[in-house]
Amino acid sequence: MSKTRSRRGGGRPTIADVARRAGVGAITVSRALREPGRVSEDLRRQIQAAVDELGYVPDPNARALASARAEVFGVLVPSLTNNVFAEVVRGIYDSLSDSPFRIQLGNTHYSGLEEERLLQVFGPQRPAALIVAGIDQTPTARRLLETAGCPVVQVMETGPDPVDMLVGFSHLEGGRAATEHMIEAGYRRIGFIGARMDPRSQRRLAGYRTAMETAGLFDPRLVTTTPVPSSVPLGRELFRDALAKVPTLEGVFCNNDDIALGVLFECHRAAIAVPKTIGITGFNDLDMMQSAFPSITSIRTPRYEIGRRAVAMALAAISRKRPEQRIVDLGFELRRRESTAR
Amino acid sequence: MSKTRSRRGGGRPTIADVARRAGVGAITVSRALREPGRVSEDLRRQIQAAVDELGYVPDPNARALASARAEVFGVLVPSLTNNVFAEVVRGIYDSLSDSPFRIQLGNTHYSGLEEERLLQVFGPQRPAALIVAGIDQTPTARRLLETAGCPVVQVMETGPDPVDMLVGFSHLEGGRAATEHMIEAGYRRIGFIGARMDPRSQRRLAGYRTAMETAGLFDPRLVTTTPVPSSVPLGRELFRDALAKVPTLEGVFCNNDDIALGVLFECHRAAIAVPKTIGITGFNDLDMMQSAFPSITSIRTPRYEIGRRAVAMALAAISRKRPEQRIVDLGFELRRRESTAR
DNA sequence: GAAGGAGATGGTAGCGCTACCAAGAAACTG
DNA sequence: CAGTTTCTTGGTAGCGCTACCATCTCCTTC
Repeated sequence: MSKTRSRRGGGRPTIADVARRAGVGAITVSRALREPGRVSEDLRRQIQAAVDELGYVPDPNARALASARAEVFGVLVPSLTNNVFAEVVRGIYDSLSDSPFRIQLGNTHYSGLEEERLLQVFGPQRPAALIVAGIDQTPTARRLLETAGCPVVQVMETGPDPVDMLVGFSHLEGGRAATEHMIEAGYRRIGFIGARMDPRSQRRLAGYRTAMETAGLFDPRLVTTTPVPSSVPLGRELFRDALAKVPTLEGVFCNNDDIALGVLFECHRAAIAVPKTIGITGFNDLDMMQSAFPSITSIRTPRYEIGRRAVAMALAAISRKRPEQRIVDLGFELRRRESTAR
Repeated sequence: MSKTRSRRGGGRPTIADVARRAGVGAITVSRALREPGRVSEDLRRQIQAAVDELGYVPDPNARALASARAEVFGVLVPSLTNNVFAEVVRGIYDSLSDSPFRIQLGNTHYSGLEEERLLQVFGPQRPAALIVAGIDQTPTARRLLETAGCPVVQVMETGPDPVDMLVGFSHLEGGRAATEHMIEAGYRRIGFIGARMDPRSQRRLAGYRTAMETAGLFDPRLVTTTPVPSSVPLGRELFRDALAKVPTLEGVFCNNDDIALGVLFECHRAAIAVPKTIGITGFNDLDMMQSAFPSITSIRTPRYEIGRRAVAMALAAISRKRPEQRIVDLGFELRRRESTAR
């Protein structure tokens, strides 16, 4: 019908339709929608009425092209099924649900190369911000982050030298605190059981080692690790291995709660008394740890809060009010429970 | 330097730069990249060389605007932390990782209204396909799906009347199979324990009820449910409630594995023998069920496979080869374990 | 060998929006 | 009250790409 309208587009109203209807210029409609403060009360109302009548919704693709900036947060995590990252992601989602920002989530599978690839995919889209897990990017990935031209928040860890901003906690200190707690509780031959052994697990191991060495208790045979992805069944297996290696084992600090739960089940099956014969400490404090029988000591980590804080920092940076603190340490908390109450 | 180049854009090479360098028209570059078969071998090589030299990457936003179609899959799930959906999402990601498609994941929080809102956000972006969990959309959400102008795959369930395509399994049959198994194992006063009670849980309950009624065993007091989100601690609580209501309880079919695990832990704590005094059956068969002590009977659901299949169907529809089957039932599998071996 | 068809390439004209600049009106300055 | 600043509004010119149509070759076909 009308001259140019809706040839290729799906016939949805455009900003020009709204402008015509409201009797203003297209640019004024654009402004009324994005910076209402810069348009007079009168026109704003008129424009809003036209928008409502037509059911106008701005085209995000056209917006992104014209402004060279998409209203998208790129989020990169190593795993989607690992509850730990799921919680971080949930924090991110909850913080962004009232904003215009959409979320594009990438799964790196704990691979630096895959992380690079995803950054190469995300970059050309010109996201408003990037949130990535960890601080151990490959040099290439780090360069991609530095040149992304948007705020970048690394999450889950602390460290001295973030690409841009950083929020998390110290896995090394967490590992140390867990181990020291077990030593204080009277355990001596304390093993470390770890699966996957990504950089964060490595740091927990380093914390364990520091604590054990300080107490003069370290023995490499106490350490049992595997690159295999973590799971409850694997926890059982690794504990059997650990026990076979060191039959006098008195306790284990586990890489994470899945492994700890596997250890607990294996103890039940082998009729090993917990905490008397074997003490168990987990990491992350999933909610099942307090329900287990016996309940399992763990390090509570602020996963959801990390997600929220990361978004808050990114949002601040986007609005050019960079947060005073570029590095935020949210800490962790030792939850003492029955599994280490000797 | 050059006339028009990189005023607003970040100075990245554009398709025109590539065309100039390769000595061809811009449109030919576009074609060489998207439909290599339609460009002669010679030019294709020339163009590829120019692309490599310049490090050209197409701008996805410009592409989306010009073609009125974004290379994005919209995915809507009710929860990000629930392992069940995490597995579906993982299947989707793994199937899409080698494709040009990006993924935009929305979290509906089990809310129909939130689902509508997200569809309203996703729609204007003109995604290549939409994957949504469940078949219980509000009328508005359903209309949004029907008018999205792209393939739509509903997942997790079966049913007669999908918006477009559907892949999943029958929760009702799953609930029935679980209950029948317990009846066959010799349990009589079998309770149902359910949290959240979303539509899928309701159908599992319906399956339980059918089986119990058929066997002449149904009693409304055996059913314990709550709208509260599911968790292991909640499983313990609900089991205590159920037992208080019906002290002669012989077994429970749980809504899901978290609840089942909570029940198991409560049995341990209360020194109730499993499976002798109480039998337990879960739903979904998370990997910890086989490791638990005693191991827990559960209904294995094809979550990862559902994600993969959904993508396969969507991809087929995108390339205009709609799959022969619009509705795919992937079934489930009863895993008999110690917790019901009376 | 003329007519018709298939394949390869390019030009033009947008997709729907916003950056940039300009211009007029209103408010302020000394 | 001329000169300057601030506020409001609009026009123009793209952002980087692809749909559509036109053109030109090179085969077929009878």
